[in-house]
Amino acid sequence: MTVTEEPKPRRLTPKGRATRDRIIEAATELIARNGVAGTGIEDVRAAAGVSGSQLYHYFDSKQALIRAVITRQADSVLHPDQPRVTALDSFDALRAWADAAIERQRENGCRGDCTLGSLAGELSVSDEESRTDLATGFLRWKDLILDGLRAMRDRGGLRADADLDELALSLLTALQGGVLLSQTMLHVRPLEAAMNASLAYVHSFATTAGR
Amino acid sequence: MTVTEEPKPRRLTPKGRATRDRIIEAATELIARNGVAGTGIEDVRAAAGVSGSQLYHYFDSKQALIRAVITRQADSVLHPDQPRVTALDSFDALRAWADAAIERQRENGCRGDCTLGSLAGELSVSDEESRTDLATGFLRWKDLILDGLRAMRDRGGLRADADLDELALSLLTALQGGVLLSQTMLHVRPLEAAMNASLAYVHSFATTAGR
DNA sequence: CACTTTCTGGGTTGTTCTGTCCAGAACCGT
DNA sequence: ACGGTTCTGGACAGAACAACCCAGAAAGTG
Repeated sequence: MTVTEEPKPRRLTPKGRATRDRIIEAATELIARNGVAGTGIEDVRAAAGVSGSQLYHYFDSKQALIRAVITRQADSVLHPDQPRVTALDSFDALRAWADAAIERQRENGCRGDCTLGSLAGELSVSDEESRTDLATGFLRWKDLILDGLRAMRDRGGLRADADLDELALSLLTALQGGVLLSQTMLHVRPLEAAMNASLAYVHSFATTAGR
Repeated sequence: MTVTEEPKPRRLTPKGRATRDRIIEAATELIARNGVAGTGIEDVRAAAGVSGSQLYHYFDSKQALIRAVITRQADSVLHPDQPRVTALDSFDALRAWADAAIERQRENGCRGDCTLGSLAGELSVSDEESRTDLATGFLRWKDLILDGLRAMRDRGGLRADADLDELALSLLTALQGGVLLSQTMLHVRPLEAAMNASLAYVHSFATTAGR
């Protein structure tokens, strides 16, 4: 099952890379608002300001484009300009992370947040390859949270017998599920409730010294 | 925004109702496995064993069919043969409810559970009317949980100052988000972690007498 | 400055899928 | 039994959409 990664344009010129990025960006935007099924190649073409065969010059198929969007979203949590996720290693940091997510959701009226969770509902059943990509993204995300929790434990803030993997998963699930329900109910309360619950869960493993 | 409910066949004969139900059932099955976008009218037609114009005799459009599926799923939690949800009024009952969900997920290999959550990811962004139906379903579901929690509080098992609405929402979100991530990662741990977290959250509002 | 590779535009094809039409069979009330 | 309604079958139109092709411009490479 080891597939060659990107068999399309073997080498990209700077200009080419820029165009490719523009396409992915436009696709991400559209998918966030209309979903995968509701976003046609033609729509992406128009939004990206490219024409016709461009899309198939850079991507083998619509599916390949979607997968690129997924990968981009999964990676966006890691290295780039998201400083808040780099230090989820204290109760305050976790709380701030949750609040930021809630605030972001509130800002755009509980709509159009293109998290992996929104894509998962649409793709994980129908497209096996996309499902794998999404699972990888979730796993990476979870590991990031896990790193923070490990730091907390090593520092003595969390009990040694705490199942950190479970805690990290509960935080991730709360975020994804909360965003999903918030988008559907057009209210931030589901997200708030879910984050509060999992934060409390983490908190219940705090050492007396840790807080 | 008050839309007439079902403008299609004004009166249904017993036979007609049976056919209609069969179509909805087949559609539910297919959607659970292939998603909404991955399920065509033709597929439903074949699976239900009906032919051609039947579908449009009972439903105005594909969207109408989808909405019927949503409504059916939303109602299935309420009156029918699901006795376990009728009594979510103790810690043990909540635990059993969570375990049942986890077990069900494990049984079918984390696939094909047609919960509202799976539909939400696909529909809440693209189709406003379906989003409303889903939101109504979630709300009803939440109220059901809420009833149980109220009973617990009135019986003295939960503290009077507990925000029962928040607790109910956290349970619901944990279930939906957990199923979603479990389906994507093909593992029940996300669901387990999420349910454990929200159950612990509820538990943290228990009175000393209550347990 | 040749020469190759990459990039871009637009038109086109072929398929897939929703939704419609029409005619006949079964069913229901009276 | 009769007239009207509901149900069923299959064929068909029409749109939406992914994907392909060709030719030319631009840019990188020696």
